[in-house]
Amino acid sequence: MKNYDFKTIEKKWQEKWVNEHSFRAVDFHPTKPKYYVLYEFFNISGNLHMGHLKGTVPADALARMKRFQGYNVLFPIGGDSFGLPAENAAIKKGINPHKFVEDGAKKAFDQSKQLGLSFDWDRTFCTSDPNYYKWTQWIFLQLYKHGKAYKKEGVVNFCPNCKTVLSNEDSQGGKCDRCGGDVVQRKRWVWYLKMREYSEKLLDNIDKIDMAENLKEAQRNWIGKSEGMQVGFDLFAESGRKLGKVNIFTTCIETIYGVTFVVLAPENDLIDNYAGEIKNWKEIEDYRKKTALRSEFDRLSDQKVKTGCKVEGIYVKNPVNNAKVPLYLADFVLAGYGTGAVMAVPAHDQRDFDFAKTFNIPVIQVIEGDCKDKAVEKKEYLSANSKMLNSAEFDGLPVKEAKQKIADKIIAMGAGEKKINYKMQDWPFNRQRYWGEPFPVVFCDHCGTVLLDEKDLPLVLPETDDYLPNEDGDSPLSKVTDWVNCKCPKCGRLARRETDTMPNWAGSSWYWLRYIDPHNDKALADFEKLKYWGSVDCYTGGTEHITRHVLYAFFWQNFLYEIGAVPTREPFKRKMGSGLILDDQGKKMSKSSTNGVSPLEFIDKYGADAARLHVHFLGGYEDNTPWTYDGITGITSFLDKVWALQNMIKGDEVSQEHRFELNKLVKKVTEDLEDLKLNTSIAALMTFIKKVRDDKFITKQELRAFLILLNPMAPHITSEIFEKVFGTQILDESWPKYDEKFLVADTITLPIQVNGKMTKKLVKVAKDVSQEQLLKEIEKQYPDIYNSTMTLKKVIYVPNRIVNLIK
RNA sequence: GCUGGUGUGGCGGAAUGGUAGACGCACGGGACUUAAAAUCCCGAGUUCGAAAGGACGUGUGGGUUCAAGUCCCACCAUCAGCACCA
Repeated sequence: MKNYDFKTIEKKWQEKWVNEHSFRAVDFHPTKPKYYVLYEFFNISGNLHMGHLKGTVPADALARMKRFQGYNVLFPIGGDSFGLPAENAAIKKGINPHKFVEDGAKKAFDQSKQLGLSFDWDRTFCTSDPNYYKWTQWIFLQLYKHGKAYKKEGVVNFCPNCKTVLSNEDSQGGKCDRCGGDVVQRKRWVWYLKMREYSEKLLDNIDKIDMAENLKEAQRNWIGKSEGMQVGFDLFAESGRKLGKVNIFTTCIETIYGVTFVVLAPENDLIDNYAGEIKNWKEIEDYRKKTALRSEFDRLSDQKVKTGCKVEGIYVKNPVNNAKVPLYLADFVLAGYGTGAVMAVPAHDQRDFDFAKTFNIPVIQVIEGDCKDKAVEKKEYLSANSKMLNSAEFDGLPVKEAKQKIADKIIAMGAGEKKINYKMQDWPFNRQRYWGEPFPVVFCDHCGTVLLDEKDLPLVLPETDDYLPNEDGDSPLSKVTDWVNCKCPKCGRLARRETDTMPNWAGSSWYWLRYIDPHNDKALADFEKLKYWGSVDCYTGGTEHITRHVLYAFFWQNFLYEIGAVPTREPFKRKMGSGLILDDQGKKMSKSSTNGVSPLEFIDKYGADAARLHVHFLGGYEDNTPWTYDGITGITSFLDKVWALQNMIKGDEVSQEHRFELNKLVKKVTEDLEDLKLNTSIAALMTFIKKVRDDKFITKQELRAFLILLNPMAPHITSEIFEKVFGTQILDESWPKYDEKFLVADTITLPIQVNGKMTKKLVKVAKDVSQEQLLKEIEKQYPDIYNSTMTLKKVIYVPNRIVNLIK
């Protein structure tokens, strides 16, 4: 027998799989049930990295197992290509982004083939393909037509370096997700998608999906649902003339008698109508200018130092007691959350307390506790259920009861109502960039905002060689004047196209639907096919997109469902978040890591099967695992032993000696692969091979089962051995089954406990032995532990597991 | 600060409430070899003991149970997400 020559063998099978379209999914398969496995598509950049080896292989293993189990499996791949890498290559090296994407996608797909990934190669596409983004644009048209897209001047996160608008999701921590620079707040005309309307539906999606709790929490946290009250504080001129109303949002209505000031976000334009009444308008304008220039990062980092500006000349009244309350602007109040205005209760909110100290505002305590040096906050007084003070008729009531009663009173007065707020904002949906989907929208002086007709899609991105935004931060498309200037689709007069493009998240917000019918030019996908394939059964990929991509995906699928474009509301039934490969610093492995290793280098050295097994033997799918080549010899020697099984065949049917071990193995691998636990599957396969080698033989049927069980993880070597031994193709086989009655060995070595303590004594008995028989056996072997002259208080006997003698 | 996760040998990591440390690496001993590599066999939680055997062991302290790494309570450490969200 020749040694296992992975280079030749792996290449042979990879070519065969591609040439024969071995993993093509069949629409409307007459007999097989469907199973849809999805791996997050590749961000088209450079070579695949270790993260891909970690992320893709378990999905591939699941897909391969499901095929053996008789499912019609859809396991597709594509490219997220309207991204930063292509754009940067264009800007920095003058590479045409189309060319960059074409090369990058080819590279990613070729490298996937070298890993032996069983993707359906007939369904690939990239988000920058016009035939794909035609439908991304189509979805935008639907969003607009259904009132879910609107353009307005808003205060947005803006990156001065990238000269573009960012969503909250893209500017977490006040840093630009694209370049890492500081984000500032700027007023701009922005396309928004009404994602906030979908908050409850998204929360519902989160409840239904099968996903790790920490990821669900991250998403819920992001949506940030909070229940409280909205209360109106009437606004007066110094003369006492009523001007209007300031609505505030609070979750602590019980503290309303302690309000000593009200604060508006600097961007809140409510008071602009009363500029004439305000005595320090100039000061207010200065303050507004100052805060606008402060970066988001500054605002977050100086949380202790409160800045603000009193509004002189007008005041508000507390509805519960008509107390006169001064009004301030301060940037600790966010324009985008709630009403952009808060009632401040320094005694019971630390931020208000800090602000009150800085501006010498009085403090009124309304709940028991010591608030001399700090506020007594909600958490503290609610857990103690403290009593009310200085709150008129509510004095002396426990705070929980008072909360309810004060709310009732305010509602009865008509001064306020119960209200639910969400942190999640509408999605700012435009970027001032070249490399993205153009909006199918023109602006006409006569007709206003006009949509392109669906039959005129795709609106193709024009060619240019100037990929930079201009100084005002307008998109590079604005410089392509013969594209910008167009005819209004409605009146035919001269009009201008929208020159911003969609964010790179647009294309990834519906791509799993397109795999179902990637070449359809009549619809985003055929409705019957969508019905057939349904929701993705298992979606794998990184966890870094959990508050962006996955929430956007929920949003779009919900919308498409509501307009009847797709048959299901839930895009994914189950989401598994791939852990990271860590470098020697304990950080995510990257090319700059001191021990950064590329999967190609690994494959070249040890082969794809070894690479697949090694990375997944290091740890579970959702765990971060430190990278090391240590232990690779364990994997290569395992594969050598697998190869050597060909020479150990003796007999045909499953042998008496291996029946129990094999049944156990089938159960273990079947269950573990379903959970993407490749590490324990591999361990079980190693244990079995040890047994076989001890016994120096394996039967044909045992080998058949073993190869099929290993195939999802090491597809090349198993395909080769199978073909050599059986003369047929392993892919035509079906998954081995186990029999419950063989899951317990015929002879059990039972541990004995005395009074709940392990004795380290073991007794050999037949499977399912009776308690009576067992005690006789113990007496025979260990008369000092038990003999019939002893009286036992109790015997706890768990058949085939343990016996505990209580003396 | 809030929320969620995780704490097990020298290392990566296993354990439906039932023999803790599977499987693998590294390590020690042996076989083969002129030698090395490769391969194969054996050993191995810590500790006392020549051995038989004993004691102690899953971050810490309590609890539930015949039995706890696993369940409950409190605390500590660590990782991650969010964070002036009213």
